[in-house]
Amino acid sequence: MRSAPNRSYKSAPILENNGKEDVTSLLVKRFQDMLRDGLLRQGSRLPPERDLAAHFNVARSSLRQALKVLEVMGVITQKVGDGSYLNTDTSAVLAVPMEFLFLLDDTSVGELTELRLLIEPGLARLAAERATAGDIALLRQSIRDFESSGGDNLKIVSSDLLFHRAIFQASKNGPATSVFHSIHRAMAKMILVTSQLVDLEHTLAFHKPIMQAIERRDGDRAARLMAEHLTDATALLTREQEHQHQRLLQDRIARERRPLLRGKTASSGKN
Amino acid sequence: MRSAPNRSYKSAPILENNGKEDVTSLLVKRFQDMLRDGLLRQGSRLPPERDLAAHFNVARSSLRQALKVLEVMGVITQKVGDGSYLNTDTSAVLAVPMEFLFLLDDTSVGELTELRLLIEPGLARLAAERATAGDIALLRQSIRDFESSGGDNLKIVSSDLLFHRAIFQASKNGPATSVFHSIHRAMAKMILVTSQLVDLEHTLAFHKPIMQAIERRDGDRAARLMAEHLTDATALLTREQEHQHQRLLQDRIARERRPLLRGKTASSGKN
DNA sequence: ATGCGCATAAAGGTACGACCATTCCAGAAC
DNA sequence: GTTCTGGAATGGTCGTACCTTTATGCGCAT
Repeated sequence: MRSAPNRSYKSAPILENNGKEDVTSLLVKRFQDMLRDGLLRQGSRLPPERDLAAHFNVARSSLRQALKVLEVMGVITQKVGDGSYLNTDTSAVLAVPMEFLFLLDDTSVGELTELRLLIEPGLARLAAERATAGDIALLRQSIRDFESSGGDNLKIVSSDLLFHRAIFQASKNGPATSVFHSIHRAMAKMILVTSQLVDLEHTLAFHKPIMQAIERRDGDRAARLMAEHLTDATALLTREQEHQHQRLLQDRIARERRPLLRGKTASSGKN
Repeated sequence: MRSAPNRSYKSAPILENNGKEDVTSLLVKRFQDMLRDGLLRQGSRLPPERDLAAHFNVARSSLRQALKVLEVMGVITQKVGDGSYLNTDTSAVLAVPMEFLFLLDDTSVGELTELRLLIEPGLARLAAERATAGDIALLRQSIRDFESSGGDNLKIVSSDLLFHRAIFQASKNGPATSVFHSIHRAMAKMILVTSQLVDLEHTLAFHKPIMQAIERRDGDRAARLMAEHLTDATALLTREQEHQHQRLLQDRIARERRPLLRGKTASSGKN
C-alpha cells in the first residue's frame, strides 16, 4: 500500500525550494548557513543522516548527495559506524577543486610558477616579520626532511611542500596559506605525474638561505631570495617542460576521440 | 525473489576498490582521470547516469553522489530531461569551496585585503603589459556599469568584481584569474552579507586612473595605483569592520549553543 | 514541401526500503 | 575492576519505483 501516492515534492517545511534548484544544492547552502550561524564548530558531530533527512524532509539519498559534496571538499569526515564530523583541518578544502580547475583549464606549470613568483616573495617577507618559534621549527624540519630524503622523489617533493607551507603559515595570512598550499599540492601532483626530477642540492642551496633570512627577520632578503629561487626553478622547468609538453600532447591527441563507453556487458539490449 | 542475496560489493570490474575508500570518492577520481586523459572535452555530453552506473558497476544512487560533487563544484551541469555536460566556463570551480574555506576559517576581510594587496599590483602590472583590445573593452565596460549603477549596492559590487576580473584576465595568467576571481566573489558575498557600503565616487577615482595606466601600458603606474587603491580600501574597511565584527560576534555567541535539531514533526516515534 | 502539435522516449530528480559492514557502548561474565 | 559480548546506531551500497522536464520524431493540417 505504500504511503500515499500523492506525496508532494514541494512544501518542504524547512527547506524552502524556489522550484528551480536541486534539493542537494539547497542542502549545501543550508549547511553554509549553519556554519555562518555558528551552529557547527570544528570537530563537532553532525546529526545522523537519517535524522538530518527527516529534519529537512528529504530522502536520505538526497541528503547523502549533499554530505558527499562536503566530504569530497574536505569540509566533513564521515566515519562508518560512528558519525559525521566537521573537520578540524581545513587545509584540504580547496585541494580537489583546484585539481579539477587545473585539469579543465589545462594549466601549465609555467603559469603556476609565474603566479607563485608574484606572491611568494611577498609572503616570505611577511614570514620574516611574523614567524613564531613554531614556524621556524617547521622550516628547520623541512630542511631536515630534505636532507634525509635519500633521493626519493616523493619525499623530496613533500619536503619542498612542507618548506613552502611553513613560510605560508609564518606569514600569518590564513587565506593565503590555504590557497597557495592547495596550489602547491595540485602542482606537485602534476609534477609527479610527469615524473619530473628535482635537484636536491640545488634546491637546498636556495632553501637554507631563505630560512636563515627569515630567522634573522630580514624580510627584504627573504623576499629577494625567494624570487631568485622561483626564477631559477622556472628556468629549470621550462627547459624540461618543453619536451614533456610535447609528449603529453601527443598522448592526448592519440586518445582524444576514443569513446567514453565501449561495448558494454549489461544494461544495453535495445538498439 | 530479487536478484541474488550474495551480491558481492567487491570485484567491481572497472572500479577497483582497495577496500578502504568510498565508491563516490573513487568515482570522482575516475572522473579526474578521464579529464586527464582527454576523454572529455569542454561542453561534451556525459553518458546517461544509468549507463555510467552500469559501466562502473555501481548503483545509480552512488554514481549520482559523485556527479553531484562535480556539479556543485561547477565542473559539470546537469539538465533534467537532457543530460549532463562538461562545463565550458570553469570560473566557478573554486567558488563554493572558497566560501566554505572562509566560513570554516572565519576569514576576515582584512586578511583577504592583505592577500590582495600582495598580488593585485603585480597582476595589474602584467595586465598593462599584456592586455588585449578585448580586455580593455571589458575594463571600460566595468567603469560604465559603475557609473550607471545608481547607488544600487548589488550593482556596485558586481561592477567592482568585473573591474578586477578584467584585470586578472588581462594578466593572461589562467590560475591567477580563476583563483582571485573566486576570492573576490566570496569576499563580495561576505561584504554583502554584512551590508557594507562602497563609496561610488571614491572607488571610481581609483579605477579610472588604473584603467588608463593599463591602456597606456604603464605597468609601474598601474601597479602603484592598484596598491594605493587597495591600501585605501583597507583603511576604509577596517574602520567600519570593527563595529561589524563586534556585532556579528554577539550574534554568533547568542545562538552558538542552540541545538542543530529541534523537536521534529515526523519520523521520530521511537525514543 | 512545410510547419505545427502531440505522443513517446529518455534523461535527471526524488523517495523509500532493504541490507551490509563497522563502530560504539552498555551490560554481563569473570 | 577488567574483559567479553551482543545489540544498537551509523554510514555505505544497492535496487526499484515514480515524477518532471526535455528532446525528438511522427503524423496531420496547411
